[in-house]
Amino acid sequence: MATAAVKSGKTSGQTSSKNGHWSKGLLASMNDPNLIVESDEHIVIIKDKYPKARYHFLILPREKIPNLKSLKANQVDLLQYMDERAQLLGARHPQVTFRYGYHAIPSMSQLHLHMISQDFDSPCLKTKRHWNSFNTRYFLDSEDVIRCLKERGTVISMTPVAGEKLLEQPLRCHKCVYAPQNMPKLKQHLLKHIDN
DNA sequence: GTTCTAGAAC
DNA sequence: GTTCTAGAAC
Repeated sequence: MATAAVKSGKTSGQTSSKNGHWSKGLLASMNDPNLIVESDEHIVIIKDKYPKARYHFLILPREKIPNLKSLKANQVDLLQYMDERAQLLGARHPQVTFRYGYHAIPSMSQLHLHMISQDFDSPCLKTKRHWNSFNTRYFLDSEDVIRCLKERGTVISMTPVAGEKLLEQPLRCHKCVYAPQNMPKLKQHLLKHIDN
């Protein structure tokens, strides 16, 4: 029944029925030719399916690594390689400013390094949680994660409570003191920081 | 992670 | 009345 299917979110385009639970979606995207930007034996770089800025890519290791917490000291080299590949891709867009980093508590399985342009100009950027996930300490810079793993042999994890606190923080422009009341106001304001 | 939408906020 | 956010999704 079409109506029931729509309500329960299990229509054709959804990944849930064919590809398993949504939280495994990245593993499917790693094999989607439409999303793959480049790849080699160690990593795959894909376009984020719902980009939160004009440029938003994910660098994923081929090796199955669920999250930051599962990282071991001997995987520093892999993390460094992911960072290096990301920065090489970034260098192809010399006019664009990127940040490279990890979400402290990602929703989707398989470790993924975000590289996202700092315009944050995208229709997929909709919620406070979206914004705060890239613009509070919830976003862990790649270099800091690498340093932590190198120095301590493990990545210091954020508690879910601490994560939620950051995601619910009041909105605040990443380039100036503007503290908008809601997302539409922030999105309109962000355009002023873009010189195109 | 997104979609949908009820009801809060304006 | 319209805009906007936040919680359920079996």
